Amino acid sequence: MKASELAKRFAVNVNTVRHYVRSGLLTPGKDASGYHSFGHEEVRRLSFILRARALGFTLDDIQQLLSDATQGQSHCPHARELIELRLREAQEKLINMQALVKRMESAVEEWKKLPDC
Amino acid sequence: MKASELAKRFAVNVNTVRHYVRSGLLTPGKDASGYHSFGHEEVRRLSFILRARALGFTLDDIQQLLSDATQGQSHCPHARELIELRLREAQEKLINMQALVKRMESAVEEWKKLPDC
DNA sequence: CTTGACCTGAGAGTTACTCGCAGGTTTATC
DNA sequence: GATAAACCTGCGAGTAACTCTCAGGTCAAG
Repeated sequence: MKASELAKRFAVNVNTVRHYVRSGLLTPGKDASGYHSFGHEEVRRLSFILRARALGFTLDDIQQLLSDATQGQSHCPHARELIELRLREAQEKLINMQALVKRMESAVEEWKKLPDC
Repeated sequence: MKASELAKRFAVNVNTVRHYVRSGLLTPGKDASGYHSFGHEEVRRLSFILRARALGFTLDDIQQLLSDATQGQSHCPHARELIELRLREAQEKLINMQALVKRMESAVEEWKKLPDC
């Protein structure tokens, strides 16, 4: 399976796949002509990466979780720590975003009241 | 007024001030020994920059607003367009963040139910 | 006159892609 | 078999808004 096929299968940009290869998150083999060859294992890895990303893990986090897993250790305790950390960060960000949107909405409302500034 | 004094006055990192100088948002003069010299005008500009930033404008936006203003045009119509655009973007981001935080909270809850993975 | 605390511009690092490039490969058409 | 279109590759650079580090210059205190 080539990079573009894998990308299509998961509906991601082919450059994203290549990015993961470059970063070492995916490690496909090569065929005779130098093209990447993604097998069953790589498909599972990409699936994991995308699910982890959707949970708010960074690519660095995901790299760690993957290497924990390939070293035979359970990645659950580590994953718990990480997601609790990322959750706190995301909650904080969310609060800031909410405040920002409120400020922006007020500003837009204020401007609407003025006839022409 | 030197860069560090300006930074302290507005409680921002001195590197942020330098970043704004480098990007052309602030244009301080220089004293005899080559140090930046921020006057009243620059203080007002930084004040504007920080308020605009707190409203969700990008530095590029702010650069445009500032150059509109120095060209004598009212920046209000432009500012209205921009903030309505940024508001829509921020609302979308907020919705995504809310969904992400929910997913993360569910994941943490799920993990808590498991005794040891 | 030396030490330490500043200042400067320039360059690199951060995140997670995304795009563009030059050069090699495969496939379809004539 | 030649050629063109459509792929593929690694690599470098660009994105936003800082933040940090560096070498080299400046200044006040002891």
